[in-house]
Amino acid sequence: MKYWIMKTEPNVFSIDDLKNLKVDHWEGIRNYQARNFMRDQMKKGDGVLIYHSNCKPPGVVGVAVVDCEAYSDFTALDKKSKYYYPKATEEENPWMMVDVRYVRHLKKEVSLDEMKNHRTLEKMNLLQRGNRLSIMEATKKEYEYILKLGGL
DNA sequence: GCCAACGTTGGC
DNA sequence: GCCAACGTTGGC
Repeated sequence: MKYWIMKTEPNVFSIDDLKNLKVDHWEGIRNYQARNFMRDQMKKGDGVLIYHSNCKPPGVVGVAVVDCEAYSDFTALDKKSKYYYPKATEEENPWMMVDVRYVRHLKKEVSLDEMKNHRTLEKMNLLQRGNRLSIMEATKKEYEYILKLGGL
């Protein structure tokens, strides 16, 4: 079992939206590294930290689990979607997504600033310079530590 | 809104 | 297959 951090912009899709839907497909990933994580490594039941980016303050806001393994991201084929990818066809669509199931909000958000203040987290992928991947792996230790900081 | 740090594209 | 130009991300 692995642990992940998945970023989302709350004004586009927030943890509250996920809570309302209970389960949703994580569409629109258009980066090969992030896709490879989903395609090759994500398994049903993996732990997911939901991270809000591009907001004040950015940080981890809740917990989810991977609900199924990766399958074709149909939004790449949808001309009306903002994630439309002209090169994709039914037969050859490079993009994939997983389903993510809401678990719970943290009692208290763990902001990016706060994470930077804990030595336990200093090696976290999320905190490395220049890392803009929207999906990143976290260790069990980091995952549990963030839950603790978040009051769970 | 700025801009550093990437990732992608496309001409050659 | 190189690499310049361009686009995107996301903290600040």
